[in-house]
Amino acid sequence: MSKTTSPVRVRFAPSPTGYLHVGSVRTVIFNWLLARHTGGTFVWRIEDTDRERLVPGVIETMRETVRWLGVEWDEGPEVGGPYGPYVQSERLSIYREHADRLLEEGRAYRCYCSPERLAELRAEQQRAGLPTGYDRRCRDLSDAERAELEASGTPSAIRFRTPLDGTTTMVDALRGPITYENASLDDFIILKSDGYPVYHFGVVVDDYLMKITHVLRGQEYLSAGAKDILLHDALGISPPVYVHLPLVLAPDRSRLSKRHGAVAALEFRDLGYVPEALFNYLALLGAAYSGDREIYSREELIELFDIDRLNPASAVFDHRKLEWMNGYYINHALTLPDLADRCLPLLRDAGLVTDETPREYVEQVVGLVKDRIKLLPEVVELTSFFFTEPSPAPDEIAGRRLTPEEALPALERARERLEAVTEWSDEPLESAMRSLAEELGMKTGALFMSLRVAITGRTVSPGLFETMRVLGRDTTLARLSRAVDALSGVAA
RNA sequence: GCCCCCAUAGUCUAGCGGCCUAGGACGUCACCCUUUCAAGGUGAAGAUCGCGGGUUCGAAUCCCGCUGGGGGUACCA
Repeated sequence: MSKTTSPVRVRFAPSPTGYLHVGSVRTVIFNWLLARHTGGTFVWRIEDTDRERLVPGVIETMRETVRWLGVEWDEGPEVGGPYGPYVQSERLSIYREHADRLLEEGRAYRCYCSPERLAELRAEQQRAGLPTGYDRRCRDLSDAERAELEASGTPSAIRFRTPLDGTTTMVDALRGPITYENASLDDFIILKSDGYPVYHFGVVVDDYLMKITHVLRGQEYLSAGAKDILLHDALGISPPVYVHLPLVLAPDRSRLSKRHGAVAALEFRDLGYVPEALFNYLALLGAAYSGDREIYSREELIELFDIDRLNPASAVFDHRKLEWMNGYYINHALTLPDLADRCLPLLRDAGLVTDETPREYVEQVVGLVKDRIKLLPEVVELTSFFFTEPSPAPDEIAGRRLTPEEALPALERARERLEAVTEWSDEPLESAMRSLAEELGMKTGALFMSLRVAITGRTVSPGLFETMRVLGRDTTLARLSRAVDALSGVAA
């Protein structure tokens, strides 16, 4: 397979019927990467031709989704462009015009069959175990019959006059030529009775008019690919390069859906995934760029992406790997100020941080826990003791290795020693406590654990001494005093 | 049922006729580091390249069949 070098015009054309699924987002990403890779154009088009399934407001949500991922379209709603309008419901006259032409040329015909008849027909075919499809009742109506139906005001749709025999071949860039028997196709509707185009027709007309060179779309369109080719032939135009992207599957190999957990891209944002990680993960799902690496910056992805890097097989969406990657971005890829910016709203909502909290302090705190954050919201639980006073129970302070009677004098001594430390930084703090443990004849682990619980209220925390350092001398000593008080209440 | 696509470890993949005693990553396990948990480091287990036939001096790589999985079969996209 060859490299794509000249500037492409690609598009993503969602139907405003719901949220953007991660599989759709991956399609967006591949299209966008190809556009950027070749210095081409990424077009956004709204395919709102099914008025019954329209969901108000979702166009805005979709835009929010792709912007969150750092993707912008070059042409489309709002930004405009030379081939607008970019909303199909605003292009009805265009479809009508093309449909009329096919009608005149005998490549299409009016069908007066009612939806009820069609449903009945399908039911019968299914009952008889026959392939379903239109029986072409209106294909060869006489002029008189047609005139009569028109006069009676019977609504009509426009159907494509599919060749009865022969074959049609679509070339898919990942799979090569795919040949379909025309006989297995029926006379599909291109323009509904309400004047709106049906998918394949709208797409072919718009992609042509918008000068789309490459169509990267979901595999679900592959089996009906012959319709696109037939339509191009009838309209006397050349098809674009087709790339049918494999589906995103759930772990049980079924189509990924709500019942498998998060599927809407924005849900991942709300769960605490960073867009860089989701982008990276999705760009790698069903594709590979060098085979020996998983983490790629957006720039590298643009540089390395090409159609021949895509795998034609469906891929299972692995939450665990995404989570690993998210943790990697949080711990290694984002700068500390950046990470702090993303944690701040969460800490604020949790009531841990206010406008008075020094930015510097928040950054230091986040810096101590970032290597164990997998999902952003975890920062709250991980750092709460930096912002609120813990009050561990005496036996928690003593821990599993000490009794309160043993812990009390140890912590009293520890407090004295720490108070005497002149330079409040990691090394002096650590050596002071290590020598204390030795003097007391205690295991460092036992002493450190008591200190940890006394100071953080937890048995799990960042390194003890860096925690003390960031907490500061006063807070650390105050917490130790409280712990000593708590212990003496029991040990006395 | 009919039509279409796909097929390398549990998962994502490298591989495009000899470099493969099949490489990387997630996950799993072990060890190291170590004050806890992570992170990090090292290593291990895990794939008769779905199965069966060909083609070829030689096949994970090409062809055919089978099986399995997925998709489509609407006046939905």
